[in-house]
Amino acid sequence: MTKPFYVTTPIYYVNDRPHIGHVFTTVLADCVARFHRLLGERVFFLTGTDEHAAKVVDAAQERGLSTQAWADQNAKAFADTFTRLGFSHDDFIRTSEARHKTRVSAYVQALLNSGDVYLGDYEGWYDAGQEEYVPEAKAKKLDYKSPINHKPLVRKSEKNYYFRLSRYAERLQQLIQSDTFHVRPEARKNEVLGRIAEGLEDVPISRTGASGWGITVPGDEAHTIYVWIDALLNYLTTVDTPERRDLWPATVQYVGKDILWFHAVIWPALLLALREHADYAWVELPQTLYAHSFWTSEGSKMSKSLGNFIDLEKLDAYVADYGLDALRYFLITQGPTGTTDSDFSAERFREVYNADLANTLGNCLNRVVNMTQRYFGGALPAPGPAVEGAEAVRAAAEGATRAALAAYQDLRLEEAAAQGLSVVRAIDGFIERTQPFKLAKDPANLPQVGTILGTCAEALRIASLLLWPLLPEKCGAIWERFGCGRYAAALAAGEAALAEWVAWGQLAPGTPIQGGDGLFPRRQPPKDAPAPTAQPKQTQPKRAQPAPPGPADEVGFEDFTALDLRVATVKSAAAVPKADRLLQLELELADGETRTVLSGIRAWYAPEDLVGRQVVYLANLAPRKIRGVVSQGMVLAGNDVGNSAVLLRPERVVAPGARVT
RNA sequence: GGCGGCAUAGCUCAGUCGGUUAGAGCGACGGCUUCAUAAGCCGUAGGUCACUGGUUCAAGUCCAGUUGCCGCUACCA
Repeated sequence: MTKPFYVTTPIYYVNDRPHIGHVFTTVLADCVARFHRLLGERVFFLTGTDEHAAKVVDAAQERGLSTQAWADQNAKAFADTFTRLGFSHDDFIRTSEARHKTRVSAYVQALLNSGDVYLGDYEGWYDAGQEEYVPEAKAKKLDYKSPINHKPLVRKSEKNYYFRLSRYAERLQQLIQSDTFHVRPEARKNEVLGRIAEGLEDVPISRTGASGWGITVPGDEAHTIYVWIDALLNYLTTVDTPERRDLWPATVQYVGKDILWFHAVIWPALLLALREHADYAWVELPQTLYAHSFWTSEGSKMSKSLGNFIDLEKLDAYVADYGLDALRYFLITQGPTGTTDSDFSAERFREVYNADLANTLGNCLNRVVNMTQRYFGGALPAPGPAVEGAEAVRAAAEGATRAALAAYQDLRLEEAAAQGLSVVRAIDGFIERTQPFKLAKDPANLPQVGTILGTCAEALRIASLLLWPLLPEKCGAIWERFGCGRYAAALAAGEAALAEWVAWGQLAPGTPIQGGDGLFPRRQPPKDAPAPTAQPKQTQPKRAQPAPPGPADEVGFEDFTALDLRVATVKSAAAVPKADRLLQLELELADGETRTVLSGIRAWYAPEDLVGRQVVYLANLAPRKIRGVVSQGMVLAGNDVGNSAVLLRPERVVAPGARVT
C-alpha cells in the first residue's frame, strides 16, 4: 500500500482578500491532488487560513467586530472562494479552531520538555505602536523613531521563548542536500543551503502582551506563541488524528517564494525537534517543498495604486468570460513555477486560450464529433481496414501518456499539459492527411473512415484523461459525450484507475458520441483597441510594418487636447547600449517625478549637452519597449535639413511639468 | 561587497551524458484545405545560443573571466 498523497498550500492570512497569489498556489495543489486521485491513490489536499496575527485583532476592532467574528467572516470568504473555484481540498484548517490550538500547545509542551524551546532574554529597540522589535541597524536608520507614528523607539527587554534552531543546522543541511527533504526548484535549494551555511541562530517563538487571541505558551499565559510558528504547525495538526496520521508526512507542500525560509528551515527543524519526543517518532519531514514565484500584471509588479492588481473580482471576470478551466489552464501552464516571475496579461490570456483550448482541443473535439454524427449517426464506428497513420496516432498517444504521467509525478504540470495537447495535435494532423471528410463522399470508403474516426475518438479520450487535472470541468464533459461517465463515478468513489484507463483501445464501437456546445468558444481580440494598458504589445510586424498615417487634413480641437504635452527638464541622459541612434533620457516633471524616454537623437546630441535643458515632451504616448527599455513618451523635435533633429525647447525656462497648449 | 541563479527565434520557453543541420508553442509571411470554433495542415523567414577566452576530435552544453538581469545576504543611506 503506497503512502497516501498529501498536498498542502500555505494557510492564508485571514486579513487578506483572496487574490491571484492565493488562487495560483491553490490551483497548483489542486491540480496535483486531482492527478493523484485519478491514479486511484488516497489523496488529502489541505488549505486553510492563518488567523492569529495581532493585526487581526486590530482589523476586527476597526470594524467594531469581535476578533473571532472578523476571522470567521474572512475565513469564510476564502472558503467560499475556493469552493466557487472548484478546488477539491479535503479539509480547510483554521488556526483558531480548537483542533489546531490544542495540538500546537501539545507540540510546544513537548519541545519545552525536551529543551528545544527554552526561556531566554531578549533586549532591543521596541516600537510600541507596531508592537514589534526593530533590529539595531534599522533602528539607527530610522533615527530611533517609529516609522509609523514617529514616536521614539524604546529600549525594552523581555523574556521570550526561543526555539533551538541552531541545533539542527547540520542535520537540515544534510537532509536538504540529499533531497531527503526536497526543496524545489533547485535554485531555491541552493539559496537555502547557502543561508544555512552562514549559520543559524535560535529564534524567538513567542511574544508577550497577550490579547486573548492566539495560542499561549503552555504553563506561561503571559506569552503567546508567534503566529508563524502556530501557522506552520497546521500541516501537522490537521492530520494528527488517529484516522489521518498515516497521511503524514506531506508529499508536496506548495509555498510562495516569500515564505521559503520558514518552510525550508524553521518548519523542518521544528519537526526534527518534535520527532525526538517519543510520542512523535512518526513525525517525518515532508518530502517536497515547492516554492513558486510571483505573478506580475500587464508587465508590472502588481499594485493597487497602479490599478493592475489581480484581485478576486478580476479573476471572476476571467472565469465569467472564459470559464473556470481556462483560468486553471492559464495559471498552471503560464505560471511562475520557476524562480522568475510570470506575467499575467489579458492579451496573453486570450492568446493561450484561443491557441490551446479553442483552436486545438475544442476544435478537434468538434470536428471528430461532427464527422461521427454526420457519417455514422453519432455512434462510434467499428474499426475498418487499417489506415496509414493510425498507428502513429496510437504511438503518439502512448508516448504522450508516458511523458505526461512522468511529468505530473515530477510536478512539471506545464509539461504534462503540453503532452496532453500533443495528442490532440497528432489527431489534427491525422485528419488532415487522411481526409475522412473526402473519403466519406464515397460510401465504399466508410469502413476506412470508421477506422480514422475511431482512432481520433480514442486518442481524444486519452487526451481528456491526461488533461483532466488541469481541465476537470471540460474533460469531464468530454467523458460524458464519449460515454465515459464511469470515470467521474469512479473518481467520486475513490476508485479511479488512470494507469488502466489510458491503455489504448477502450472506446467500444457503437458508443454514442454526443455533440453539444463548443467546449471553448473562440474569443476575438477587442476590435479597435489591441493595446489596453501599461505594456504595449512587444511584437512588431517585421515586414508589413504599417506606415503611420500621415497628418490628417484637419483635426478637431479635441484631438489636440488628447495630447498631454509638457515641458520637462532633462535630469540625465545616456546612450542606450547596442543602439547607435538612441539616447535614454530621464525627464523631470512637476514634483520631481521622473520619466524615462528614449529618443533617436544620438547622432545630433551628446548626452552631456542635454542634462539640465528643457524639452517638450508628449507625456501620454503609450509606453513602448525599445531596445529593452520602456520609453514613457517622446520628446519633440523639428526636422532640419538632412533629416536631422532639432529639439524643441521653451524660449525661457519654465516650471517642469508645465502644460503645452 | 559575498553567495547562488539566469541570459537560446519577434514573444514565452525546451534543449538529457559534450556528439548529425539548435527545437516547440505563439506571432509574421506564403500556400493547401473545407469535417471543424475566422478553426486545421504544410511550408518560409527569423538564431553571433549575452560577450571574451580556454579544455576537447567535437561546446548552447564543461571551465575561467566580462557584461546585464534576478534572488538571498551583508554593508551603506
